[in-house]
Amino acid sequence: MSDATHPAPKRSRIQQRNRKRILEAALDVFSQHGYRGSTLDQIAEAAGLSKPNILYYFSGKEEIHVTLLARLMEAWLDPLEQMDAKGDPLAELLGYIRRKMEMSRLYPRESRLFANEIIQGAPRMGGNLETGLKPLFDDKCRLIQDWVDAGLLAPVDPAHLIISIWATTQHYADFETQVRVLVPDTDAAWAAAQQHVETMFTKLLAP
Amino acid sequence: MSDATHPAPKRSRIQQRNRKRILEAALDVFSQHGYRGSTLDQIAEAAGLSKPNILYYFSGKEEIHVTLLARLMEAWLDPLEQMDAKGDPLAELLGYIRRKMEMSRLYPRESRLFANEIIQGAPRMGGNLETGLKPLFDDKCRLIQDWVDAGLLAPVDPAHLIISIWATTQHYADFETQVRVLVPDTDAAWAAAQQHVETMFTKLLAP
DNA sequence: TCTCTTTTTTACCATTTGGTAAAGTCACGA
DNA sequence: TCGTGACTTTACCAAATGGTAAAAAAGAGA
Repeated sequence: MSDATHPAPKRSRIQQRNRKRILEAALDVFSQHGYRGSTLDQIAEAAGLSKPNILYYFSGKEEIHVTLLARLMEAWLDPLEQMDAKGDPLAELLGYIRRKMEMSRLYPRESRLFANEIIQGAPRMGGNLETGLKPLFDDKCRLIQDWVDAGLLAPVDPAHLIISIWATTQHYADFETQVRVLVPDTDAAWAAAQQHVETMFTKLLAP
Repeated sequence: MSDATHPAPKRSRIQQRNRKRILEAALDVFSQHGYRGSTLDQIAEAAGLSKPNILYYFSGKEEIHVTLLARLMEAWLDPLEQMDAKGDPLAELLGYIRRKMEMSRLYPRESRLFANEIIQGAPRMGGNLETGLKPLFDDKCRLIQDWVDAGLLAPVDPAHLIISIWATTQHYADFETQVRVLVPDTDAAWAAAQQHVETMFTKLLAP
């Protein structure tokens, strides 16, 4: 009887509320300190609950982290999924890039949570990389390759294109501390970043 | 007679050897697990020394980490420093990109050490970001801006150009776990990555 | 109101971990 | 050979931390 969220959620209103508060607090703490650097006490305080109370809702620290990762994975893949084979190739890719930049700005904690996990070898991601990410990645690589073959995009390696989109967009969330030291943290700077990234990929991809 | 603690570091051969072993082991451990996720016991075992023996050479866990960061910082900045105002702009920038890609392949641990530290807010970098990185960054931004103004490069935001170079090149080291799942880990794939990145910036920068 | 279930708190515990004290052991010059 | 200082080991410790047991409190239905 795995207590995963799949079989029968059926949770009371109190459970829903408190699980949500815990996950929200855990996202804050984990994304800032990494898994090992975070303590249940920190999460408990951020959630406004006692430590044993947290363990009433989750079986342990690891389950909280795994739950977070699994939940966020789909939100993370969503922008890529939206890339549509029927649209204009360049517009679809630029749309994807814009959505990724938007996510870096609006959800930097989620980005850092993943970054922390991946950098350390993804020890708690289970098969999520292979079963969740890889199929979608391969699918979109084929799509991009088709566009290239049809002459709708400049010749480009689809896999490394996607990787470089991730790299440039997520960098603004993951390395925010560094970026903040180097460029002023203003709306204008954000606009410049967005403009730069879009220009870069436009020049790369225009057929 | 003369006090050895005051001016000269003057380290014995044993001290040199063991400090080196400790730092090498610590780089291994810290880059894989992050600061908080690493233990002195792990470092001790990796170094082949006992824990108290390690504390004979370093005053504590934090000092090891800080020493590593400070030492690696200069090696990390070196490729950027090499970018020469007297060279051909595009060639200089592509040379820099090539050196950064090389570093990601040859020194992924160093890259991940920094990544771990930055993502978590650089709590142990002291003023190294402001005093070490920022001045060089600003200097090279001015250089690139001069090149752009002279019409030797396509119009580009120098700061975000450098940031995107870091993002794309370091990504291969920092997110190696993810990249490995998505593309085969072969020499050919590495060559494709290098080719992709160089093409991307060539198209962006060619005047 | 009474009763049964769900939720929360109080009081703990075992392990891990960074760090120390002090007693060795070793290398080497006089 | 002995003595001295540099290096290592053994035996610890206090705090932090993930987790548990069980009592207390709070709901919810009859």
